[in-house]
Amino acid sequence: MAKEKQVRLTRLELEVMGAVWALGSASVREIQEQLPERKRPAYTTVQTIIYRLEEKGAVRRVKKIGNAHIFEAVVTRKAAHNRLLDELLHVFGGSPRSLMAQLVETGQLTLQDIRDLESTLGELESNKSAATGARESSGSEKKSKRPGRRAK
Amino acid sequence: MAKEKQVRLTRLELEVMGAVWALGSASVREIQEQLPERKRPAYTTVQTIIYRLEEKGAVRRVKKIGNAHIFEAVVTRKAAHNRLLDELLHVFGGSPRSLMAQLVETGQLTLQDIRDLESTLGELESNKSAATGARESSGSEKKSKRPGRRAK
DNA sequence: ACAACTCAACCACAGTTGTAGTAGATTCAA
DNA sequence: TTGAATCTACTACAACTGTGGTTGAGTTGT
Repeated sequence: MAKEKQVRLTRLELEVMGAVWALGSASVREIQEQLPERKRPAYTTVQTIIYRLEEKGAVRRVKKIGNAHIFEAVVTRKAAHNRLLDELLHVFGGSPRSLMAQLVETGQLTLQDIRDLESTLGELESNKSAATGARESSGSEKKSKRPGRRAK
Repeated sequence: MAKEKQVRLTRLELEVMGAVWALGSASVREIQEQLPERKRPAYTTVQTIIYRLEEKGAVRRVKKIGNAHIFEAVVTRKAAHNRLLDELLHVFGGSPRSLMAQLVETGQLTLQDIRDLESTLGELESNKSAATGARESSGSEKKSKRPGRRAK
């Protein structure tokens, strides 16, 4: 899986992709309105970004409603995030630990967070070894996030 | 303390700053040679970057040896890293946990890493409370940690 | 004292990013 | 059918980035 072409997204492009990911598929107008008003660019600005994203292969036109094109993401949020994370890791000397350490130092990650993460991870580990035959298909993207915690 | 002016560094600038941080203080030539040869820009390219970094206030000239200026970092590595981390966090919806989760999912952070971190953090925590007057809350102390300044 | 070097200062330039205006095609409400 | 709304497809453009050349001043070995 994943033959994704590693596009590099700029800040604004990421902002727009965020809207696209949130909406699933939408017109330029909808995307623009999805952006936080505080930093909402002009309609044509969003349009330009969408075009560039299309050229980069990050989104594509899926259909047309009225005279408006409807776009949807090609690059998944996860893939994009991963790309960013890798780049950041490179800056951090490739060590995820120093990155974590910094999060902790600045109080953005608490001991509690880490403990939660650890137990969740523990479960995953055991699930993996125990249930390597119970696959629930469909969602190619949203890995089973265990009910109770996440929402959309 | 800390009147640091939050400079935004580009990829190349970060690369150069990396060399400066590693060297402590150095001439353009030394900085250039510190860069990994695989992606080592021309001398003048590094010089240009250093000049730009100087304008941004990220480095400064501290003295002159021969006819060469010696530069040193004004912005600390930690400050720069922090800035990047904050930006990444914003993209991740402000949640350090989803960031961690992604690190784990991609196998870049192992259960072992987390355990190590946890114990290290545990020590720090107890040290801190021991020093401030011993206030250990067994469960989840979700103290509102606004970006206020902490001593260290 | 000089030639050979090394640097500092500038300058140049194309590609990227953020931001948006314009003109003409479509669609919609009366 | 028409004028108002919307959209698309272009075009524009300045600031930022990456990259490196040129020139002339300063330094050095011999």
